[in-house]
Formats: sequence, structure tokens, C-alpha cells
Amino acid sequence: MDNIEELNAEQRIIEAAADVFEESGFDGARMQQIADKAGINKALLHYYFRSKDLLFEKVFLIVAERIFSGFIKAFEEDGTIFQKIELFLTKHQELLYKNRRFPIFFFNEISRNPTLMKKLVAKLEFNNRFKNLILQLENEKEAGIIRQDVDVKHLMINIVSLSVFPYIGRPVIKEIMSDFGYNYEKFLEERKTVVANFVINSIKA
Amino acid sequence: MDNIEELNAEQRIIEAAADVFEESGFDGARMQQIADKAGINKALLHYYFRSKDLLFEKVFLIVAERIFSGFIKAFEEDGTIFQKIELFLTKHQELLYKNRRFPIFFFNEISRNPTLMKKLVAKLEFNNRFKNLILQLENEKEAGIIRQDVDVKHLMINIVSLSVFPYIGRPVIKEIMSDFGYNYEKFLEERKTVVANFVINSIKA
DNA sequence: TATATCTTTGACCAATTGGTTAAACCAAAT
DNA sequence: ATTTGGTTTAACCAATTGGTCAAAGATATA
Repeated sequence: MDNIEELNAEQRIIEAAADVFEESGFDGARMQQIADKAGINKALLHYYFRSKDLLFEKVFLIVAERIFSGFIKAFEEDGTIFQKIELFLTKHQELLYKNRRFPIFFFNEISRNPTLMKKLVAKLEFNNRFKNLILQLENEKEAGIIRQDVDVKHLMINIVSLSVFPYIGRPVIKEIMSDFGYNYEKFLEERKTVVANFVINSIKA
Repeated sequence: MDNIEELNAEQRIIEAAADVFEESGFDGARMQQIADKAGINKALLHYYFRSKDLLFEKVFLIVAERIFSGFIKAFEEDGTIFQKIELFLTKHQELLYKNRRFPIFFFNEISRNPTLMKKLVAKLEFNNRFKNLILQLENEKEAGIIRQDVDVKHLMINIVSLSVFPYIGRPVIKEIMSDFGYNYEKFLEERKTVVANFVINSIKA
């Protein structure tokens, strides 16, 4: 959303709020700052969204849905499990790279208010979307393509862990890397292929 | 620190502050709440630590050092790389399980104030402590114990990712798991062996 | 006992913050 | 031209928050 001026007040508020909340978190965010960034009076925030809590919840769900639905589709395309993993990792990395501040913001806010996750899960219909993937994994296990001892739950979490953690731990990794003379950005670039290989090596029969 | 009454005021403040900051984050934490939990007057906080910022920094570094030095040693023991990985994962999981709220707190605060990480790295002497591990990995690579294409940086991040992410994403995973009829605590328990196997499968020659 | 130093407190303050309200603005309908 | 409805604003408010300060307690020293 570059041309924020063209949007109407309500939409400008949402974009501004997304930005400020992501930058400072719920507790650190200031209604005045959101109003300034949206180019409107502070009272208008309350006119459209009643309270900081309600504004936050609405914005949080909008942004989270935007990002999640971006890569959740990767698992719904056709292809072998290896292809799906590679496709997911590519899309995931792409999205993370464009939204570096999102992961830590997301997990932090969810930790402070787990109810948000219930609402998000309901909105995104996780359950339905992953059923086929689970079936496919069981099939490929029996077909001898992947190891017998692979567990779907753990595999999924492993993939997401490996993909998203470098963004959550960005400043930590960056600092340690530079301490060793490595470059963080180069590291992220390498990771696009490294992670896929790591996962596939680990599960193929 | 169970018997908080036996400590002197300054120590009680540190323990109370650690608790409140970990629970609410820097922005969400209230000096009054820390004072209450420490059983002292709010003015005493400022007598000992001057400001919220200084109190936070001191407490953050104390808690982070406590936890980091707990598992960093795992890599300094003798043994093959496989043994070290298993030892690290065991210790790491143990510590994470006892300090569930720490990871998200830690990474969130570091993201908002990366300077903290500089101070922590200096305090913990990361560089010196990992040199030997890197040498060992190169040796075992040449000896044909682990794959030629294993990269030390990525391997380290992979291990930490797989280990710590389930705690960062706790409410997220919990919600999705229950949506599928799985149990999160059981999942964590399984993970102790699953992760080690996953990593070792992936790197052994 | 008197004095000096460190510890602890209650009362207080200035600044900030989320939120309210009454009035002004403005486009469309009559 | 006037009314009507939604939109936007400036001014304001009550509550909270980090922080201060002078005085009271406590402890050790002489």
C-alpha cells in the first residue's frame, strides 16, 4: 500500500495501524501515532473502531490473514511431497523477506492474547486445508518414497521452524554472524536451498 | 527463586522484575506491579536502579545469561558431534520447558532493542566458545562421518530453530493441534527424540 | 548517647494516554 | 435553499505512569 493518500479514511487507518502495531506492538503503539500516519484526527480512530483493542483485533486479523493465505496455498497445488515442500519454502521465504517484522510481532501478540489465534484459525479453516496433505504423506510413506518413521505433525512444524526462525531471531543471528565474520543477508539467501535439502535429506526413504 | 522473602530488597526487585517483564514485556510492565511483587515501595525501585530502562537492561542481561550459559556448555563437553547434538537438545529442551515464557520475551525485546544483543554477546563470549565446535565439524566432515555439504552456520541455526520454535509458537501450535485432535504437551515430549533423529538423519554421511 | 550513612516510605508531580463531546463540515436528497 | 446524514475536527477529561523529594527508620561508628 504505497499510495496511502488515495484510500479512504477507514482504509488509511487500517494500513497506518498495521504499520504502527507491527513496529511497536500493542502496548508500545500510540493511537496518536496511528492517527498522524493515517493523516487524520485521533477522534476519527474511535469513530471508526471504538477502542484501541477493537482496532488492534481487526487489523491483526486482516494482516495475519493476508500473510497466511499467501503461502498456505502452496500445499494445495498438485505435485509430490518433495515438490510441495520446495514450493512452500520458496513462497514462505519470499513472504517473510517482504514482511520481516511480521513473525516476531505475530507470535508475540498471540502469546499475550491466545484468543486471537482461535479467531484466526476459524477464519482460515486450517483443518480443511491440511487434510489432503496428511493423506498424501501417508500414501507416500506406504509407497516407500519417504521414511516410515516420519511423523506428519513434526514434519510440518520442522519445516515452519526452519523457515521462520531466522526472521524471529534476526538481530540475534545477525549479531552472532558478524561476530564470526559472516553476513546475515547472504546467509538468508543460502538458506533458500539449504533448508529444502535439509528437510528432504531427512525424510526421504 | 521460591523463597523470595529471604532475599534482600535489591535481589527481590530483580526477581520480581524478571517475572513481570517476562510476563508483560517492557512496554506492558508496570513499575508499581514490580514493586508490589517485590514487597517494597515504588520509590525504592528508583533508588536502586534509577529508571525503568536501566532496571530492564540489568534484569534482561541477568536472566538471559542465566539461561544461555545453561545449555551453551553442552557443546563444550567431549564426544562425537552426534553426542553433542543430543546433549544440547536434551539440555535445551529441559531449560525451555522450565522457562516457557522466556523465548518469545527474549526475541521480542531483542527485536525492539538490538543493542541488548551486542551487550549479551560480549558478556557471554560466544566467539571463543564455538571455535572448537567448528573445527570438530570440519574434522568429522573430512573423516566421512557427516556429509560433505553440511554447513556449520546453517546446521547450528537449524538445531536451534527446531528446538526453540515450538515454544515461540506455543499458542499457535497448541490451537492448531487441538483443531486436529492432537495434544501439545505430548507433542513436546515426542519432540525430544524426533528432533535429534531429524537432524542426525539429515547430516550423517 | 550522639552522629553519620544508608535504606525505605508516603505524598506528590508533570507528562502521557485512551477516550469523549459538541460543534463544524460536506455531499446528496428534497 | 434547506434539511439530513454521515464524516471530521479541536478542545477537553479522567486515569495512569514513570519519576521525585523530603522526611522517617534503621544501622553502624565514634
